[in-house]
Amino acid sequence: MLKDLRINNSLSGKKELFEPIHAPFVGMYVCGPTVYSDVHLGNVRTFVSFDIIYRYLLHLGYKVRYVRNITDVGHLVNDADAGEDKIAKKAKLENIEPMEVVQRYTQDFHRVMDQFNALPPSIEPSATGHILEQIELIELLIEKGLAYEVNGSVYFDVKAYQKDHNYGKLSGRKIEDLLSNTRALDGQDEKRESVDFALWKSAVGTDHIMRWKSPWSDGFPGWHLECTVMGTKYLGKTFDIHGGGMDLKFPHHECELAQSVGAHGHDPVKYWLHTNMLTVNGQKMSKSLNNSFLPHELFSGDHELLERPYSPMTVRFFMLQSHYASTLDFSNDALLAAQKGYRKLMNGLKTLRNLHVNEGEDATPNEKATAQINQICDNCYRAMNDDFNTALTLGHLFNLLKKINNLHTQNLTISQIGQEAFDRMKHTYKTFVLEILGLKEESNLDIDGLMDIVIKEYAAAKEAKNYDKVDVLRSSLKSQGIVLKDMKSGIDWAYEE
RNA sequence: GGUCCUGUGGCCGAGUGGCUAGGCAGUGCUCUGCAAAAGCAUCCACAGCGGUUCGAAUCCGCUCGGGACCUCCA
Repeated sequence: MLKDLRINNSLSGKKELFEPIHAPFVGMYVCGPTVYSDVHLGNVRTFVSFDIIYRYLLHLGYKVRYVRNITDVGHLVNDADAGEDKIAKKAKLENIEPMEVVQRYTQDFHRVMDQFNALPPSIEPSATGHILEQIELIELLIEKGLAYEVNGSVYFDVKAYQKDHNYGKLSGRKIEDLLSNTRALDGQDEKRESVDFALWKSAVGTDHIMRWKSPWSDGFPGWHLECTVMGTKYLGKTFDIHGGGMDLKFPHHECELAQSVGAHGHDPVKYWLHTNMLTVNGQKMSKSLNNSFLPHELFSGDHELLERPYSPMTVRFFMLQSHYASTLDFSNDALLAAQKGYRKLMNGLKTLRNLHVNEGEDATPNEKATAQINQICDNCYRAMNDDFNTALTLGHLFNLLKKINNLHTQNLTISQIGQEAFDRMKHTYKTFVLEILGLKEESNLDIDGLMDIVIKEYAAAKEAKNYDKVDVLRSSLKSQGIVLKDMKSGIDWAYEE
């Protein structure tokens, strides 16, 4: 019963029972970042959301293959034929190689994900590593009459696809609206219809550095192609979960879907998941709106909208307090509240470590008390099983924490709830906080500051010739791997060598 | 303009036909040398107007407000 996971499938718009295609294996593909600049907090929210989903699936015992790509080519600045590749543009701007751009921001992305305690994916493929596969897919699509070549570029023929399939079924769009809703963009002459999208872009006659040989021209692949190709390569022609931010639903995921269906004749994905946006004053956080926060700005507090710094785990907790499919509004007050809540939860772990059965406590467990504990533990699973509702899960964990604190203050005793329920409570709390929600204890202790206090005590004891105390301090510190050094210039400390 | 989402207490945010969400803040009390932490109690709510129902924050309609996508975005 506790394993009845239900997830909201964007394709059907309904909450569906999660049944993997080949249990216990689960294939999950998440659209990763385009590495042309720093990831901002909104980007982070999506990856943290999928980190929770990944962690929970693992916790349920599934063998998950989590693929998250790195987009390092093909993502155009806009949809026009003359649209520049984002990576190439940045490289030109900074006068470095495109691959230097890619390397720099990929490394930065990994560092940030690590700071937020997100588990690395099982496979992290890059678009440039799969040019051959992308060319093969384009050839297949041309063969099937779903793509056409113009001047060395190849476009997906949405109208031709529409004859047998339904373009727009994921994003809820009608093809007629898309066809009539044409926007005048420069240099779209090559495409037969504005809804058609690039599979291959010719770089002939341009100074594009990122180019590969193909049957059509020296050029580079279109953005939507990489996900189709890499998803298929590592997870198969049908896999369980495909996720990404809400803003990728159209056109990116719609195009991906069309490419897969066009090439293989059937849907590639059983459950589509979309995470919602992080907002600032009610508006979507995005690079183009200039309202985004970079992780390091948050950690340092160095941003005009920030009153003070916030730690990675505070921010993670803040994100967990909302559901992944809801927008989440960023504010100082909310972050401050999150910091306190987060620390309270962490203090619970500490309290829990020190809870033990008292000697001579052997009263019979109170049925009601035991049932309450079990109820709360069940609730944690129930909440996560309901489309990964982390906000509700946190609520239940705080209820559990209240019980833990009651034990701590002896308003409640372990014997009253019974050893079994106590063990379950302990295990549930730790597992949910650390493993499933992926929170960790952050030590912001300043060891130099602490040692100053100790050294003052030490100096005072020496002054008073209280050598017993001096010896105790020395040996206690030594057991922590720290040695004190009495020098003419004063007392110093060092790690034991 | 089209499509869709959304409006919950001082703040943030779950819930979704009947049962205390939770966190932060506030108030009172217990504990305490003073604090802090913790506990106990308490205050503050479902945008507005209609409708369905024994019962609606939850379903339906309208009005008003906010947002997303339709162009690059997680």
